[in-house]
Amino acid sequence: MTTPRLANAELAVMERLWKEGRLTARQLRDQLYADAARSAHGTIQRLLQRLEDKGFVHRDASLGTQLFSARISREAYASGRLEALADRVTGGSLVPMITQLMEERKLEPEEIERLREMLEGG
Amino acid sequence: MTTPRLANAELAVMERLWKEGRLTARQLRDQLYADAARSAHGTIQRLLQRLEDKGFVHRDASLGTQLFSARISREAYASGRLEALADRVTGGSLVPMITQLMEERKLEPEEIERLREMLEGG
DNA sequence: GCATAATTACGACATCTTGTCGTGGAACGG
DNA sequence: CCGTTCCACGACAAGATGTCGTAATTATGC
Repeated sequence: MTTPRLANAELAVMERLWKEGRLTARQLRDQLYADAARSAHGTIQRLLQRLEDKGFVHRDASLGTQLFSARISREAYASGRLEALADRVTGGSLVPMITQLMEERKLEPEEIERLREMLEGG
Repeated sequence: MTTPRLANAELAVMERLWKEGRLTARQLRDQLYADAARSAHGTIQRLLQRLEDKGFVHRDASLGTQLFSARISREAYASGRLEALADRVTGGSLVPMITQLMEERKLEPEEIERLREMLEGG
């Protein structure tokens, strides 16, 4: 249920899938390991397998070459991790975190405005 | 500058320090490893040292036995991690995460209300 | 003061995760 | 068929984490 954390290389793969939609392992390799030796291929394959195990990636094997796509949106991942953070540290509430950011003036006025609008609308 | 992540055992120590204020290594051992063998002592010492290295804990050695206290509040830690999450995943913005939580109805009405009040006040 | 007990520093490990690679075999194109 | 591409999966190094043991330092009771 809880959204697992994505490691760096895993996140890099997800970034590609979020931007491009569906890609083959070969395309991912070309984008993420453009200069590397050809054995970076196994790396991509490994990463994709682990991402599939964690439920982040969908594998379409109906064609000859498999097509990979994100099973979870960037926003769903981000909010899932935010939930996990809140559960772990602040008893599930966002209020203490946002309060702190306000006090430290870490929030842009525009960001505050957008948050306010959203909370009004919802 | 970025707030490092706290591992489980480290967080458990910080929880104690946040609740109790200042504690000796012995007190931490008694609370966290009540039943364990006495060698859990080195574990606490190790954890405290790593926490000090990361800047989470202050060590007061002016007395005979050292007193440990949190150098960072729970809220500062939580918001630091939230910032790190936003930077890593949503380009630094909270909006996509909160939007998603709203859409999934993961926010209690009371939580929404408190957030709204805070954003108005700030 | 001294012996005993507590406390501290720190090296050593086992385990897990992450990122990488290689191999062996399956699928495909001609 | 035969070469090329692709896939599954075992292996491994490096780093983080949690634990423990030991040796040295410090307090404490007499």
